[in-house]
Amino acid sequence: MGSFFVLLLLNMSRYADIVLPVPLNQYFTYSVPPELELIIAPGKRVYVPFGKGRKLTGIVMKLHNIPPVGVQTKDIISVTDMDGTTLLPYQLELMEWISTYYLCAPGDVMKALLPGTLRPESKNEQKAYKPKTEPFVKLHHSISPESIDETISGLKRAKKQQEVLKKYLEISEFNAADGSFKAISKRYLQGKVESVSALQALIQNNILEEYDVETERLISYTGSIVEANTLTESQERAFAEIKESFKKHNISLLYGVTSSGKTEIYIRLIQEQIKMGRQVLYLLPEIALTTQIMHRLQQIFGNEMAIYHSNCSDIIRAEIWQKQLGNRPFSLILGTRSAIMLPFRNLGLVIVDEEHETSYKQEDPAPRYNARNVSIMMGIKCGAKILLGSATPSFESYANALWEKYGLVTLEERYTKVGLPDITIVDIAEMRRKKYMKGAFSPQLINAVNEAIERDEQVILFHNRRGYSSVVECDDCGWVQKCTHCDVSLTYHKNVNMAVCHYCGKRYPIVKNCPECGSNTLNQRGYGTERIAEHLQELVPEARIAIMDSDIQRSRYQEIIQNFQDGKTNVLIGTQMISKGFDFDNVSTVGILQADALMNFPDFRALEHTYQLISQVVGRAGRRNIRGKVILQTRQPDNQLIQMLSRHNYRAFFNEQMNDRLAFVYPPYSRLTILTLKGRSAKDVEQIAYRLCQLLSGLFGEERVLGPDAPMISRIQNQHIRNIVLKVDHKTSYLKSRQMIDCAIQQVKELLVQSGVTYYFDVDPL
DNA sequence: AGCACGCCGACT
DNA sequence: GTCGGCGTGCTC
Repeated sequence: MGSFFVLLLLNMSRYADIVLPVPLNQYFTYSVPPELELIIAPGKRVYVPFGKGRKLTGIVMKLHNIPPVGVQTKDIISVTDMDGTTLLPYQLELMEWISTYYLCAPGDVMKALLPGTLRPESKNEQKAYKPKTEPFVKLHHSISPESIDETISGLKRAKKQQEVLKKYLEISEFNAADGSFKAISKRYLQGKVESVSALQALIQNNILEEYDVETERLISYTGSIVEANTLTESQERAFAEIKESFKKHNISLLYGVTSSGKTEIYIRLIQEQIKMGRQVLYLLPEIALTTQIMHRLQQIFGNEMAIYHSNCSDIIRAEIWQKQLGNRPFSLILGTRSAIMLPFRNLGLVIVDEEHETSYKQEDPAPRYNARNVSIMMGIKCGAKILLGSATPSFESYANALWEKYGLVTLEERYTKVGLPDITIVDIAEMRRKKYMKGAFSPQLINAVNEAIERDEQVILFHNRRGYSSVVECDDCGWVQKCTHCDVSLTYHKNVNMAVCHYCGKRYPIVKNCPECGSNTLNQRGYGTERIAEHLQELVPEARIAIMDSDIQRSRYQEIIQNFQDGKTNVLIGTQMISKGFDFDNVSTVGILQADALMNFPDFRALEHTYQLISQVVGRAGRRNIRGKVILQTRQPDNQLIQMLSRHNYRAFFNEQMNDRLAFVYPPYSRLTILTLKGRSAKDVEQIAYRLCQLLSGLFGEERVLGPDAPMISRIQNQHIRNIVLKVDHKTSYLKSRQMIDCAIQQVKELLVQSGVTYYFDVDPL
């Protein structure tokens, strides 16, 4: 007995390492009071005192018996999760991995991980997540089942009430012998009876009583369920190849041209997983514009599926979270990047569709993670397979596939067998010289638009600049209006009659005269979507034009898409946005007004992104049974990218570009990490940045450290900013590089503290 | 990130 | 006299 007690005491953990929602790079060690020792466990939420008078909810990472050195521990106040944990063991590991790999505070990862309602940060005792309830009705507890006939006859003088009561007994399948009945919601009963007031009276008279039942807030799907399509021969082959490649690899890349029907293959893979009793996570970029895929999956998986995205309310998020932890979790979660944070007890497969998409990377608040990469880590931890899908894979993924780190499955045939669109390259410079250009339009493009409209087909025009025009430039002295904060030339927006900085959003009034030389010959240069729409209306009067870009309110997207779908409009002019996921059967013609604007972007990935973007846009042309026609306008018709694009030769383009990546040690031959320093004093920031560069050069090699550079906006709210870019050899492990970075930081720690300079990292920036 | 403590300007 | 500005320092 006594020895049992000693054993128990020895097994007890007196300390707990807790993650708290603060951006500090550490866990906090608290002591576990004896009364909590039996209920506390890793993954549970706990309520703790923090600092002076603050109380926070955190997550238990680890229990142990080692007192921390140099600090007095405080007691944990309470354990929030009485039974079960909020985070599964693999999620704790994943949280730790994210904070190590992405060089950010575990608390920041925790904030991204938990839906708001599961992590009350405020001082007042947490108002725990409360399930939604709905009123139900049953026979009042004072009435015994056998006396039911008396009760009915007692209502002789209240015919309406008697009727309602009889109706209730009927639909609840009330059994007078054993008192059993089916649960009936008040709302349902109200719909079945003639008199709602009589029902109310029955409740008043203690014949029926109301009681609350927990209901699901999640909107359940009530539409029809359909069978999955049978796969075409080439889809069937790809499907078999994916399964084959999963025997050798945990991760596979499905490289399938646009319209090859990747979704149908995913559907089959998901069905297989569900049959085996396993769960699937299907990630998509920005769900708002990919409702088509959503509806398709809903038709097949119905209520086995949940949709989880950044616009979901906290309540819905918490509800899905709880359901995932319960005993009937969803088989399929369709979600955007934040869905990787959800708990899965039995994950079998992760699908990352359009894996090259940049929206998988979270940029602004920490944690700056890439959901594609995190999902790989997560899949491995859960023993699940990972399938990346794209028509234009990211160089990182394609390289990994060629280097046999991933399996590779190729699907070259279009679902409809129509063949890829026919691309006509138009040299704008030449057309301009010959005076054939009408504004931003070549005669070839105008013809193509006219022909399409005559045949009652639709047109998509892609142009990557919103607004009306690049703002005024002085003809006499060359002065250009620029943003006073960002040194970026402004864009004129005709609809608001303002000059707008597309970098920071600041608006400026329009100037009449050049402030440099006083000349009034100010010229509007360049074209934005507004001006292109205006001009096209003049050139093709019968066109019914709609614009789709980020100036359009989010709430109007659906309407614009619907009008185009219905043929109320027949020309859609848009930016990046229109390249994403939606399919219109009647679009035969696509125009790209200026490929050069994208290609000249000052970024080493500019050409990769241009290729991806243009081939996505090209893929919008000719989907069902019309072979698409694409007019590609450029100043550099001989550029390799343009040539390979027109031949649909991604592989050749990739090979060509990889030479440059190798020569300049850019990804996939290295991993980039940007270190940003911020501080009040420009001199201190500069000095520390310079010192850090020296230290990092010593550790990583001089050729692998760039900077320090001042970014476009080098000062925000009186904070001076400097960036250092690290090109870490792709063969160096992330743990090793983290060690070296920590080592460099350690050596300037004192300087940082003294001068109040802060820093953060962006690992694998896009 | 919060929140407290702390030291200087215009207000009942 | 004080209410309140936000600089800076700390959080197991």
